[in-house]
Formats: sequence, C-alpha cells, structure tokens
Amino acid sequence: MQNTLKSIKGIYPLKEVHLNLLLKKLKEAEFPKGHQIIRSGKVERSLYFIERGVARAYVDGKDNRITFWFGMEGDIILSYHSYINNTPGYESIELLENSTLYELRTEALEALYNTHIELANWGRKLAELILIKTEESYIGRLFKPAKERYIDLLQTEPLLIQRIPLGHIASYLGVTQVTLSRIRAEIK
Amino acid sequence: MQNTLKSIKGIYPLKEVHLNLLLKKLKEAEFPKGHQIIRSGKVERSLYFIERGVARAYVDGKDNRITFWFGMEGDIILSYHSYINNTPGYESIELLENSTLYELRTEALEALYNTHIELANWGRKLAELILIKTEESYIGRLFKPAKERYIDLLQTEPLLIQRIPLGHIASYLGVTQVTLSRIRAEIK
DNA sequence: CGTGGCTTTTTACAAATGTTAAAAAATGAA
DNA sequence: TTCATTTTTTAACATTTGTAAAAAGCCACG
Repeated sequence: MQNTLKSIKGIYPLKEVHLNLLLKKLKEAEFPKGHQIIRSGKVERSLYFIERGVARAYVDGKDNRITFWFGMEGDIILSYHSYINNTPGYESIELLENSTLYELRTEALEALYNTHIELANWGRKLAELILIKTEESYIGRLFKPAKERYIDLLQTEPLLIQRIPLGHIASYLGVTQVTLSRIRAEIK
Repeated sequence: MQNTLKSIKGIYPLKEVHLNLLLKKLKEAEFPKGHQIIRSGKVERSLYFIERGVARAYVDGKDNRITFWFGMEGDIILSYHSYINNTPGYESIELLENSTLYELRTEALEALYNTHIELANWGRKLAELILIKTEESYIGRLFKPAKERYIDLLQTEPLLIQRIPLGHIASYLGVTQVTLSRIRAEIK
C-alpha cells in the first residue's frame, strides 16, 4: 500500500498511533477497468485511495458528458458533495484501468475526526488541499485558453495523459475532440 | 456583528466556550469602496468576515482581468491558496462598497485548531463547505452555457447582482460584456 | 496476415462569441 | 435640473469553435 500510505502521510504529518487508527479502517479492493465506483444520484458512504489505476469523474448534461477530474496513484476518490451534504451526488466516477483501491467508510472517518484532534486536523488539511486544487483548476480554466492548458497538462502530467483517451481530455479541457485535434496539429 | 456571528455558527455548531475563543480573536475594521483587501503576490496573514459590504476576487491575465468570486454579508474573504501554501496568492480581492469586516489573523486561527478539537472540526467544515461551493461553480460553469448560468444567478442571487457592475458579472460568467448584453436582450 | 472495432484526424459548413467602435441610457454631483 | 461621467446596449465584421460525416490510423483477435 505504498502509494496510499505516502498519500496519507503527505496530507498532514501523523504520529504512528494516529496513522494506525486510520490504516486499521482501510479495506483493500480490486475493480476492473470500466467499473463505476461512484454513481450520480446515490448517497456515498465511502472514499477510496487509489493504490493503482486511473479514474475520471464526470457529470452528465442534457446531451453531453463532461469530465472534470482525473485521479491516479495516490489520489483520493470521493464525492465531496455527497459526503458533505449527505445527499445524492451529481457526479459519477469510473475507473479507466484495472485498479486497486483502499476503501474507507465515511462513518469511520467521522468517528475519528470527533475523537482525535490530530485526525480532525488531518481531515481539515485534506479538505484544504483539495480545495486549492479545485480552485486552481477553476481559475486556470477561466483565463487560459484550451491550447495553453493542454500544453500545461502535457508538461505537468505527461504520464497521466498517455493513459487517458483523447475524448476525455478534450472534455476536461472544455473543448470538443475536434478542437483538441486541431490544437494538437498546431503545436506539432 | 449579527451577520458574522450567524456565519460562524452556521459552519459547524460550537459550544459557547469555543465560540467565544474564536470571537475574542476578531477585530472590527471599516474600509472604503474600492479598497484592495487582498493583493496578489503577497502572503496573506488574515481572513475577514464580511459584516456589511460586497467584495469580488479576481486574477489578472496578460490582457484581461477575470472575476471568479463575489462575497457579501456572512461570507468569508480568504486567499486560500496563500493561506494554505503560505506563499504569495494569485488573486486580489477588492471591496465594491464601503464595508465593515471582522479580521482574524491566521496565526491565531491555527493556534485554536491545534488546541481545541471542536475548532479543528469547525475549520474542517469551513474548508469542506467552501470546497463544495467552489466545485459547484466549477462544474456549473463546465456544462451550462453563460445564458443559463446568468438566469441561475438572477434567481439565486437577485440582490447581489444589483450591487455589482455588469462588466464584473460578465467576467464571472466567462463572457464579454457585449455577450452578456446580448443575453439580457434575449431573455427579456 | 487481414479483418473489424475503436480512436483520432480532417474537411466543409454553420453557429456562437469576440473585437472594435459608436450610440444610447443611466447615474451622480454641482 | 443640467451637465459630465460612467455604464450598458447596439452594430458590423472577424475569428473561433461546434457539428456531422468521412478518412486515416491503430490494435487485438481469429
């Protein structure tokens, strides 16, 4: 569970005791490529650490399906909206490869938050880190054109890009696959 | 301090003791319309509760300035990026009206997080709530056209809209002011 | 090897949005 | 009220992006 362990420790430093409290709650699970780990419209009761694999989150519009997040080794799969509001989420998350995940029930997590200040602060840090990542994607998308953001992606996530079909990347960048093809032709 | 108090309590229920620990750290301050309360490129050491007034956050691109957030009574002004990474932020925040704010030094807040589990969980909830708000704006922007989002804004924030110049709203919606004018002409 | 299915690129045309500039409307101070 | 300033709308044209369909490329399996 190397990747997961590194991820947990990287969020906020934990003493061995508190780390173990958290680890004890994890349950390993394997899922095949194409598996929908989160379904929109359902209240989610778990989060997952990606030990191995790639995932994407998307929302369905009237006549389109838009990808807004990719995750890989060390990332966390969680429908925040559903978890925080305790209501059905609007996003679905599917696995793009055969994957190994560690499941953590949100109920168990909440219990830890309420009894250990170290873990409450770990949870705070987790939310804060995801918050700024989300904000950065949001702002990047606001004022950089798709071409520039594609180049950014190539530089910051060269490995991730190779594991994901172009259509999903186009959707993530906010353009059609045709436009992304045009961009790729331009920058070659 | 009605609005601020309501905001703090609304985030996560606090007992009188812990609420007072937090309130003791607040410092009231008045600022004129047009004041820049957060400047990009600076490390921020405070957050502010808006007791009275309106604010907008923006980032500067090469040849444009994009508004990505509006806040009013009960909202919190905070450069998350700067606060969490302890590095200069990329956004600026300015007041669009004469405003009354309550300042809270992040140093004092951190100290409370490290000594009181109730406040650590309050801080976690704060980050979580802002996270899902950010995610919702992000996703809404992804797959709803500007017209639809303008109509949404009219319905969800009718009062706020009246207090903000159209150019800022257009920027927030991701279109030019000309396009927003066209939209307004259409839906009348 | 080939063949079928899937992904990516190309093309031609249509629609939406941006740019620039100017006119009209609204606002606020004297 | 009136005038000056700011904000909003309108117009004409250019550019970008989308749509739909066909072509090309890639890969796995028989």
